[in-house]
Amino acid sequence: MDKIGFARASDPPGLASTSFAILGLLTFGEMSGYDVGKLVNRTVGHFFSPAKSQIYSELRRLVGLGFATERKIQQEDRPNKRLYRITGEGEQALRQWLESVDVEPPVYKIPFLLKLFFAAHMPHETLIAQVKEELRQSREVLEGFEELEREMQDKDEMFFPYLVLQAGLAHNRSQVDWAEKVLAELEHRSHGHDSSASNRKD
Amino acid sequence: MDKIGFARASDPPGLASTSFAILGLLTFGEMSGYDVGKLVNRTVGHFFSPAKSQIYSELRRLVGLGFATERKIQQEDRPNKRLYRITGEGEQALRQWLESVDVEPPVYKIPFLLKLFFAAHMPHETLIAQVKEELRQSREVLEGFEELEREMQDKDEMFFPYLVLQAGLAHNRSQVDWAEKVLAELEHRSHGHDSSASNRKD
DNA sequence: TCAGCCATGTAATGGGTTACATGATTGA
DNA sequence: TCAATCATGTAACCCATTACATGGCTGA
Repeated sequence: MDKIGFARASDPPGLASTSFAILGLLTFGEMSGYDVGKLVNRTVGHFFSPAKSQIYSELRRLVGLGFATERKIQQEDRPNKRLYRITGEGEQALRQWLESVDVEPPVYKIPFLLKLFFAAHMPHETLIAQVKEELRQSREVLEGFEELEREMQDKDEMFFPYLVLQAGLAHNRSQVDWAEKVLAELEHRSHGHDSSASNRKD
Repeated sequence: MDKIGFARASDPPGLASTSFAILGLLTFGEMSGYDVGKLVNRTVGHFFSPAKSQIYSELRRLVGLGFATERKIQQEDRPNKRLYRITGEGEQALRQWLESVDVEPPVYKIPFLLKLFFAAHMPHETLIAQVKEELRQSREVLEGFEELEREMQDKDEMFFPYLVLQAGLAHNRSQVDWAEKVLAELEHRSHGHDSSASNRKD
């Protein structure tokens, strides 16, 4: 099945979407690698989270390609820093990427589901505890999103980020609902008649 | 914010969940790397998909740790192969991982949402086309899941995989609904009064 | 007064991907 | 008859993560 590649018939350097994430954030203004990291956390972090050090190397790469410029700032109390600014070429590259029809397929890596998949090999009680913990975490994330939603409401310049947030909200709500059902089902199974259960359509 | 690490105060080799995914699949019986790849596609592939070559290196690693054994099979018409079988130690390691409370946090990497986040930099029409395409794909995946659901229904040994599948179904349904709303909103905006829109609570 | 966070990054290492090989079989 | 798929894997490379550094500030 050999996953299709996405750096193919286009630019030879073939930037991946991580680079564009950072390039996109640079449209917010000139900033340091550290600033980019902070911005990532508050914006695209929930569906795209490069490690700090990768941010720095991506920034250098963007400079190398002419998509950003760098200028060094000496500081005394803080470590020196480099400020990056997107160039016209960079903006053009961003737009080109946005408009291109090929989108890299999403990647989901969810260790919890992996555990559940193999849960036949673990004690029932342990599983229940883990589902509860998962549920707790999902609810927590959901609350954070709802808070964000209130903040973004009616802010016109946030229109697209708001739509993205809606996707996150929908996802988390669906996972909370799901986890509740799973938990109920598992707890039901703990009591009494556990040998006659089956995946029947309710 | 420096992501917390998950190979910390435990076994020095510190296997990541990818290794356990493969170890878990080996509980289904002795098989080749190629077989593991096939199984991945049909089982955990939607929330965990290592590349082929990684499967091979993980298998070798598992052998090195004593969690699996390898035996070579000569073949004439096909390339030779190596068959891997989980060991008692491997089963124990798997169980230990399953029971441990720490779960690695999930990773979501969704380039489409990234594009949407920055969609202010692209033409409205292009965006609409891309949302449509995304919607189409989500529906396709959803149908595949629904098919799988029918196949797994009432199969008792599929109880946990069935629960996992439910998570996938819930997720995809939520994303289809979301995409439909987004599309409606965007199309509404194309016609007429586009300058007065805002993220108001409906 | 001391742990922890702010602020800024670099170095080392590993996880994971795409590209490369090979020969038989099957469907259009 | 020719491309696609099955069947099996290796080699090369890059993306990404965790660990390491450093010094001032801030809250308990």
